[in-house]
Amino acid sequence: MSRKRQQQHSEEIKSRILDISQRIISEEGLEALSIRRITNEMGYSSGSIYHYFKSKDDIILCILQERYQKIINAVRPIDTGLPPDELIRTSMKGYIYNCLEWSSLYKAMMFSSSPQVLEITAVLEEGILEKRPAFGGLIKALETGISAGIFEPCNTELTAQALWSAMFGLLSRLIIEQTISQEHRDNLMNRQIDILLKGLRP
Amino acid sequence: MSRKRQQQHSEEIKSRILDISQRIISEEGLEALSIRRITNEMGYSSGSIYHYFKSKDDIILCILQERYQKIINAVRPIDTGLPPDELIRTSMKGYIYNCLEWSSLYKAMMFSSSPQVLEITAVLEEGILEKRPAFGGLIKALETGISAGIFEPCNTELTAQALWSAMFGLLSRLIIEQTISQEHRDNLMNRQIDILLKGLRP
Amino acid sequence: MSRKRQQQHSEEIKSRILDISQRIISEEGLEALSIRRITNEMGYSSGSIYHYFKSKDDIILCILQERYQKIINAVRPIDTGLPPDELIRTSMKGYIYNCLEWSSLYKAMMFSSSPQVLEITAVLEEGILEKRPAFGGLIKALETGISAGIFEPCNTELTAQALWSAMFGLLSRLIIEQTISQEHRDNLMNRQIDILLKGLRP
Amino acid sequence: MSRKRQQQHSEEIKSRILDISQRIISEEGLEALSIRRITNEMGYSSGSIYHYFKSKDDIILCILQERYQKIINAVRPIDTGLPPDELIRTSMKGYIYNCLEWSSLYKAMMFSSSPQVLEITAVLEEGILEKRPAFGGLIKALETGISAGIFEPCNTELTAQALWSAMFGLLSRLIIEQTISQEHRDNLMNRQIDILLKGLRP
DNA sequence: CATGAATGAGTTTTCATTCAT
DNA sequence: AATGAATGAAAACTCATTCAT
Repeated sequence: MSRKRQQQHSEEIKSRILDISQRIISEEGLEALSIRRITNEMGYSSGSIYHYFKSKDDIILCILQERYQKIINAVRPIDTGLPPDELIRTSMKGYIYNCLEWSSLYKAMMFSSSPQVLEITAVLEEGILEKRPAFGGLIKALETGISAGIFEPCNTELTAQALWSAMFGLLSRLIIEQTISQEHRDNLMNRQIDILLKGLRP
Repeated sequence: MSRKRQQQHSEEIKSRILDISQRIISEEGLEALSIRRITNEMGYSSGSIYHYFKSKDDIILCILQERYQKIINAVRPIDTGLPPDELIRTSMKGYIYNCLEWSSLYKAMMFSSSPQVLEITAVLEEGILEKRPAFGGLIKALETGISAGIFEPCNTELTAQALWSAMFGLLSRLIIEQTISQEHRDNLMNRQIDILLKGLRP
Repeated sequence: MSRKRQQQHSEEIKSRILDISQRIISEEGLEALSIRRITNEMGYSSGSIYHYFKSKDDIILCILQERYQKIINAVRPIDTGLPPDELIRTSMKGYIYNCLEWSSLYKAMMFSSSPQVLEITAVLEEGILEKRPAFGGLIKALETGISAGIFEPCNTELTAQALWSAMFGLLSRLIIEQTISQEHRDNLMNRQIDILLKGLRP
Repeated sequence: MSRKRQQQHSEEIKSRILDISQRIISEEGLEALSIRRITNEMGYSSGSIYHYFKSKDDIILCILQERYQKIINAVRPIDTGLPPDELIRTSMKGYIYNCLEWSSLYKAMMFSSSPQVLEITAVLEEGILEKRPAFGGLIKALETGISAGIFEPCNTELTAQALWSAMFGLLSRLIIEQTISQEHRDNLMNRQIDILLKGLRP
């Protein structure tokens, strides 16, 4: 009983640390994150954090892994019976909208060149499809489209990377520039996706 | 007279400070920039920098403003006689290659959400064509292509933003992921541009 | 009954703490010893150690007292039938070899000026022969040698201290300098003992 | 003028830092030395020290080099026309007396296994005579003695190391045990040197 | 008896900035 | 105009010890 409770308590505090850290990153960026900030906001002494995480990097990694997964996963349920081009359009828009809601965290994550982070985020390597299940959907949609004669046959991995990068570029600018109106956002997304999808046709 | 000379001297030193700072950023990233580093490399003492710039941020801002223009301008001479699609392909590849050589500086600049930096770097706003002469080339190429029947008629500003964002996405990932081979780089660029250009056709 | 058992149990744990601590000191030096290390290796929590020892210093003291005896005792069996000069040579070399194997612990012990440690390690005081049974062997060998006419008559305690200090000096340097080759070690030992023994002759 | 003065001022402060550090080491040992302690005692802020030394290790190294040289050099002027055995006796006693006056610093220095310190203090390596000019005197005395027929021919380097180590052992114990009376000290020194010198005879 | 959370003072180092000279 | 000494706050991390449970 008491053990369970303690462990539960411990998990709660870990969670609180991650929450606070994530909030700081989201609001002020990765550079603003410091042990002192975290513990101050918790009302703890600075050393205490090392009961729960063995280093600052450990905390960051945890956030980037755990929280990033949440962001990414939130995007998934797109699929179903849509034709492949509609599926790509819908999932791209879904991805962008979703990530815009976590923009600072997404930025901290996707703009990092740290090896540990790249372990999770890199997409341009060759043979990446095995490592990024999230890419699977895109590649499958391409293959389906090719089989159905909607898309021209091509190197699907390379094509998926080119498409994803294009979308990533737009999303990044939307995050960085901040002040783009809802309407213009939609126009940009639709226009870009139009071009991309048309570019895939036979 | 002597005043003029003094001012000139002062400008020269400011310029040297910016040169050195830019080199440090380019070679080792923004985090590696410190007042001590700069003044050491100049053979000056640390305090002296404050005669020329009122803060470190001031220096960074200056670099990002002034030097960025140099990078961007370096890309321009995309010559003319080419057909519009080839012109777009060539200038996009030229832009990417050029910026990859200044990747740290480009990254510092383009990933910044500081209003002062955005003043220079923002591209998604509506009506941006007036503010960004660099965009002029892209829009002109689009218009030429449309007139020539190579491209489908469209909102050229919106289209230019969509195209540029796509390219920016690929460039960003290449900068962030760092380890992509020359060959794969080229494949990715070509594939993306293929898709984009094909997507513009009537 | 149960009390006895508890006490016994307590003694066992104390012993385990000392074992582990000694191993850490031996392998990585006194500075590497920390409460966390000890308790981690025991599978206990950090606080629990304070049931058995009242402070870290207490643990160190205990080790230095108890374990040092083991090291010293391990050297004793220098057998007897040998002529006194050979006996001195053999036991000195034995002592050095033995202590080199426990160098960190030996160093921690013998280089300490703490009164509690000196209680055990001091050798230069006058009248030390009564307190240090280990010295008895050396003094006895001297006396035997003097009776046999091999050594010149002398103040045996003073002589034993002079001899032991010489050996201690060589041993200390071997421990401190660490990188001396096996061969050179032996040469140094033999040369020093040669000089010392020759210096005792009539 | 002002420049000279400033430089002088700087040297004075460096000197003050070294003085204070050396005092702390002497009084409480090397482990007690911390940047905070030094700067607190100077009435400075902790960062200030980095104007004068680039790291804590730098400070320690400076003390150990500069101050150690002072200790060692203070011992030199022994020589002159004495016969080699008397010369050895006198210089050994001189060395011991001198070092006893700087006992804590000597201890910190000679008991350290840090590579940087050993660079200065190691004596047992083969071929050490070239690196330690201080050893030159001892070896020269041995050679003179051998030529004069006072000492038996031998490997002079090895012999010098054996002799020095013996003396070092006695000196170390005198430093560590602290409470040995002046009279007993002299007896120990004389007895050890008697044995050593007699041990060198043909 | 044992836990493990929490503390608080400690460690070295970095750095932008100020200011008297 | 230039120096360079000095600051003070910040950084991450360590560790012996205490104490409620």
